[in-house]
Amino acid sequence: MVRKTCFCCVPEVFSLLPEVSRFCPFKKQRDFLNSLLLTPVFNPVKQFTQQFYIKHIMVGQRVRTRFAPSPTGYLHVGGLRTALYNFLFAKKMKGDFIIRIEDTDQSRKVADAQLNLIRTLEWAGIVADESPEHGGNFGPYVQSERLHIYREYCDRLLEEKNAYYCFSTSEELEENRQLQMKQGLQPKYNRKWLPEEMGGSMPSGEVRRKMEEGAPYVIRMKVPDYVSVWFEDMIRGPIEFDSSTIDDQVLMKSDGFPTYHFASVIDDHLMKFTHIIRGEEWLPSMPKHLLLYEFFGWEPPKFAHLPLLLNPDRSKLSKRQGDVAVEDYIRKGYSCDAIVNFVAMLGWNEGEGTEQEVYSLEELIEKFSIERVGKAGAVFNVEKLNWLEKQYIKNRPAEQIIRTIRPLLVAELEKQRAEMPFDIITSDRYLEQVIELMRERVGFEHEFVTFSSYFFFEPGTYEEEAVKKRWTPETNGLLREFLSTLEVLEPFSAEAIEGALREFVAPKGLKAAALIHPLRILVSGVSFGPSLYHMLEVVGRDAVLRRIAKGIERISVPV
RNA sequence: GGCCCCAUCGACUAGUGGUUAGGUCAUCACCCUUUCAAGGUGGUAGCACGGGUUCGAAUCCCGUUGGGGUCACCA
Repeated sequence: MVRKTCFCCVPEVFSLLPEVSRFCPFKKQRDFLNSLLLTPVFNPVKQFTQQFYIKHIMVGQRVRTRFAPSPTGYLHVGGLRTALYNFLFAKKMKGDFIIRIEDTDQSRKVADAQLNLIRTLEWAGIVADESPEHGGNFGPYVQSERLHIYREYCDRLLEEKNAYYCFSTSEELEENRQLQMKQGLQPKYNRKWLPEEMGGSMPSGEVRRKMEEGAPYVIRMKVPDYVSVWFEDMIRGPIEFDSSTIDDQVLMKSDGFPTYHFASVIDDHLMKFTHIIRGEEWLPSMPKHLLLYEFFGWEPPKFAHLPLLLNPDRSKLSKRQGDVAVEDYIRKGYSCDAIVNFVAMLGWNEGEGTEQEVYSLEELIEKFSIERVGKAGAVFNVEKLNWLEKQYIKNRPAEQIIRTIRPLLVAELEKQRAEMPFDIITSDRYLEQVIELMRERVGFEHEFVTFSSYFFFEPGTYEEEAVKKRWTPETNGLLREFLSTLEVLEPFSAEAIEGALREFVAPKGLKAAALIHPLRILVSGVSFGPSLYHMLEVVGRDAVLRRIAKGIERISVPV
């Protein structure tokens, strides 16, 4: 006997159609509903399609989404994306985004993780409307502070015979699991403690006896046999499960804490979330959650299961194959703009022929739609992230860059003696010039200091290969001669320097390159960098003359 | 192994029955150029396979293959 149940059906009310259409967040569906309004059709096929669309819409209800991490350490980039999509969806719909902390595993709890998680999200611009830090009307937002609530609802399940006590020990269960695996069966609880009155084989007296003994126990949900459970995923469409493949999930652990499955269903309901957007790894436990909603007689929220973020080898993104913590990327110097933009594009795109690649958070909110989220997993490709970071650096206002690099420079100046006056090289005017010369040549903001060190410090060494390539026996003589030209050059500007150099070189029948490359090497220490003339102008006459003179002393060429 | 999900260039993707299969990153070549970048132009490169449905399939259906997820008193 198979009972078909759809747990996600909103009662379809034809008269609501105009209303539904007006509130519908999805353009395509709105259009579809409007077309239905214009040409009412009642054939079964159309009705089915219409139900499909209505199921995705909550009429007149304020959208509430959540991100529910467990405080076990850092924020995973996959977590960031899940949080971001929840946030974007909520904000797009003028609703609320909430953070809830799932700390029901006390052994894995890490001290500062909660605050760190929330701070990191805020770094990315994802600010919660309600959270343990911000408060709200549906608190507490930390599951370990809601234990009495879970207990209460668990008692209800026990009473209504949808859950039962289980005294099997971990060893017993493990043994059972091994045996089943060896037989090629799906590991599943053998229902040893399912009481007689619930269709099991354990006499209720035995349960009572164990109880009185004070034996440790867990509480399991009784999954009905032969039930087909299905729902509409907002991203994937209809998905169906057979209850016979579902285990009698533990709801309450022996330490009195609920499991994820139980706590999250209770909280998602009590906190009135309308849409649950989470990772695809939760898809297999969907039937357990749906069954719980049915046990309680609650209408489930809409669900969307996001595709996974992948390693280059297409397995689930993991620590072993690179950085997964958002903090790692922050430490490396990635900006929130690039990270958020990048992560948003892994699995979502605007569609409709757009070729835009760079989006601000505001733009993402404006343009995001859950229906445009793809189904297939996406490889986290650092090269594209790097490119995005460069795009942002190219376009970021200089004053904003100055705010982040000045502290780095000052710290560097404490370690290393500057060649030029502190006040000058840390001034807005000076830094701005450095930024404009270097912004198309750096990959990260901190490289304005490290890659551009010759704007602040005398080069300590000269690139050996470059010296070998660019020096001839005449070079030092030419430099010495040109030095005196630079000494009196007025003004000491890029334009004037270029003019002087070309004038200097032409009568000698030499190419400008004969002097250009050696000059660059003496002044910067390296063979690459911005426009030579502009660089000389910014570094300034004093330092340039000093560096050239010193360089000539230091570089000796075999004649 | 059971269950579930997924499948367009190396990567991210556009594409919803008729396109020379488009864009971005990466890559290659050329141009620009004092170097390195940036920029410009162009190129290489893709519908996993097999059956249907259809006048016509990347697109719809079925199967195969491949990949992934999940099967805890972790989330």
